[in-house]
Amino acid sequence: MIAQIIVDVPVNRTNRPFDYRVPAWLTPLIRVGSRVVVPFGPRKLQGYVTGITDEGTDFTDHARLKEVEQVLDDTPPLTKELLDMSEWMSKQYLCPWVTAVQAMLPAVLKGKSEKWLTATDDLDEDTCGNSGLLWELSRKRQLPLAEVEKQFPEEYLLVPGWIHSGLLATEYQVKDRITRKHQSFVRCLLSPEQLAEAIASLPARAEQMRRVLTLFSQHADQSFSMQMLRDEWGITRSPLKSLEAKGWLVMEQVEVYRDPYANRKFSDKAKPEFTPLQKQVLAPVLSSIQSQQYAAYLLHGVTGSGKTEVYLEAIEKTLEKGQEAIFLVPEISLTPQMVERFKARFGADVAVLHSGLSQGEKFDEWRKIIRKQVKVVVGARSAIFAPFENVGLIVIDEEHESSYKQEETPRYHAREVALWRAKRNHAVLMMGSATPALETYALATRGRYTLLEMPERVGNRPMPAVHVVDMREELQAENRSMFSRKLHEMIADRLEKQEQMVIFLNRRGFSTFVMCRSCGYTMRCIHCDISLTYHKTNHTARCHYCGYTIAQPAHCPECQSEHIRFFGTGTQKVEAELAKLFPGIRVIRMDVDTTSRKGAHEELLSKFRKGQGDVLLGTQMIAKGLDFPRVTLAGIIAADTSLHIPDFRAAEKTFQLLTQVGGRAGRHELDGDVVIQTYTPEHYSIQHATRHDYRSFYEDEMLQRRRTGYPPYFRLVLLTFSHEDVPVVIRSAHTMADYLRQRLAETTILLGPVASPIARVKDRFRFQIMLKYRDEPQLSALLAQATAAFDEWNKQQKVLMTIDVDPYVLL
DNA sequence: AGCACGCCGACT
DNA sequence: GTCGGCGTGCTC
Repeated sequence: MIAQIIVDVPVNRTNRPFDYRVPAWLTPLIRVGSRVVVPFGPRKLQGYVTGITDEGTDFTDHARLKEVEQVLDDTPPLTKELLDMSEWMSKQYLCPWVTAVQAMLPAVLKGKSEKWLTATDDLDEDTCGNSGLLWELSRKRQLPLAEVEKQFPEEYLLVPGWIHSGLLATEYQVKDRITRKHQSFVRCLLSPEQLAEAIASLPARAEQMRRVLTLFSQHADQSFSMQMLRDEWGITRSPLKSLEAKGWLVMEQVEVYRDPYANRKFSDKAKPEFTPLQKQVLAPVLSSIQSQQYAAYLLHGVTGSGKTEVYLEAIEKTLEKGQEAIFLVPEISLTPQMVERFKARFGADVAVLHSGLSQGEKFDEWRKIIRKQVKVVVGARSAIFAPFENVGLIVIDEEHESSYKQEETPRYHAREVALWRAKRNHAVLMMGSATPALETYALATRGRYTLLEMPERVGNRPMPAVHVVDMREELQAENRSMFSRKLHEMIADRLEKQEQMVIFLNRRGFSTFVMCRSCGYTMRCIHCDISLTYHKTNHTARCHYCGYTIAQPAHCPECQSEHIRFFGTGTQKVEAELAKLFPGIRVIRMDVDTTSRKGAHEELLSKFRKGQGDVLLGTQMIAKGLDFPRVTLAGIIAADTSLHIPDFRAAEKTFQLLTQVGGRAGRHELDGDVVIQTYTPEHYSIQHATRHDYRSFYEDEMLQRRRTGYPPYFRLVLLTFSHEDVPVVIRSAHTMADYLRQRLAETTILLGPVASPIARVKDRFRFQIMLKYRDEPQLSALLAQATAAFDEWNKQQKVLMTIDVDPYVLL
């Protein structure tokens, strides 16, 4: 038996399966999708089985085949579907196959290959001499080489000699980081009759033992965790030990899942009546689910139209068919509120995956999925890789969110992966948003997705009234405050009525750079072409890209002025201003500073929910998903800061943000107002957001995209080159540009090479090429070919090239 | 990516 | 004469 295996060397040169012989003792265990350890050159590496054959492939130099050394799991972590999907991803996104595989699996499964130093049989007390290292090794028999270098730096140089003389040897070991959590449980070994007898036989003073046995007699055949016995019944270890000694019960270690939601009760909420609109959009979706045929829907529903209920119902019907469902949400809106809704509805059938979990917790949630102990997965981007085998429904909530795009290799978009998965499984894909991505809506209007519209809020709640304030007029009226008169007046009004508010600060442009007010000098990173960010906690200025950190200077390095200061996070400034204008106002500020601690996010929101704050003040993180009945005002301090960033999606992002923030207000009994402050009130994204008019925004923005040649009219590929020397990058980028120009279709536009907007990161200069194309069916193949050619002519130069298909960030 | 193999300068 | 610099090529 011969296995094809991809190894954990994520470079193009090794990006293909290698043949290995499977020793007889492993044949019962090894499967396509298995995680294995194999020798590779002089090393040992982790790999994944992509195929199993009797005779091998065209390589088949049987004499030179090495053997698979280990199969790491009893059941393969990769299903056939995931394996195929990873292969497709590696072609689609031009990434090494093994990188795509690793993106699908919990991080603890990624094995680390380490070189170890081991003692041979020749090493004994006599041969150790006065070497501390040899003594250590004669005791422990083996140590990681890196450890040896650290602990015995002066003896490290002698190691090759000892290897030569046969006292030591080196060996590779592949270790994953799987850990399992265990809990002590107590189980009774007696039958009910024996139990009664035992209780009667206990001495009168054996109070605790009697309580334990009584408990077991009341709950026959049940076992109790020690923790529970202690916490709820006040039973300590010693009576249990005595009972165990009598042979009446046993204490055992049972593996348990790490459950971040343990000890939480989820209330069952009654299913609400569906509105006519909800019924109308559900009908086709449920019928697709019934027929188990591929179908893709775009649910375009205004904020507060009750999309989540639609999703929940569709999921429930999928489960009733005996199929599984994946529910994707943007990282930021995977709030406790959302989780609670799912847990209340589907109980123990749900696994939750998000970045707040520890690696161990993620692994446990993943195991619930692969062991078929859950039917629904709720999670951020990577939850699309849930190892289900009978997926009937995939839902993507807030489908326009940019967090569905991964910004590292593999640079995939969860929406695209979901589409592949839905087709493969004959499943239903449902994307939902109040502000769909232009690409998605365009495909829906062309019939590629079925468009479902919910233009009204639940219970016929009116959309909030939107007031646009021209901040230039405020300035003319001598109002230099960051609050317009309108917003000021409305805040005062809400305070009086004891209603709540959400105040949103668009952080782009309000960054926290450090600038001298006297000479205008700004602090910049010495390795990267960007401004340093001020960090209040330890009074430092820090680079977001490379981590370069310096103490915040007291004087300007340029002009010695003392007036060098950071231009605040914004939120802090707004908070101070609010306190000044409205004495006694209770502000709950949510930004990077106040939410960095684990659980802080949740705490602040629940504080606000309980009414312990008048204002929820924050950045992007408060823009979506939140639903507080008493919020009747949403204020946006500076709507246009995101309008002027150099990004073809700037207008779209602004429209989405304004719509989402506005959607926080007046969702329940009380009517809501939205105040948008801006210096460009005439801009179409602000105008259409004001009228809650997605369709008009879509049409205007489509005209722009057509004019400028951006998606959805053109698709993009971004190639970025980086190197320490400018001439070297430039030459490299030009060679690639020439290579591509000769082979691309005439209608394809190649822009550049030009310096990247952030021209230097970590001391490497960056140049980029942008491809804009409409029809280029062989593009992936061409880019793969180009990458191979690039590797060939770039051998000694060490220029790095990254390819981003359908990029979101053009920096 | 690592790692070994191999071919030229500054040391015992 | 040898130690070690890092260019080159390979990994089933």
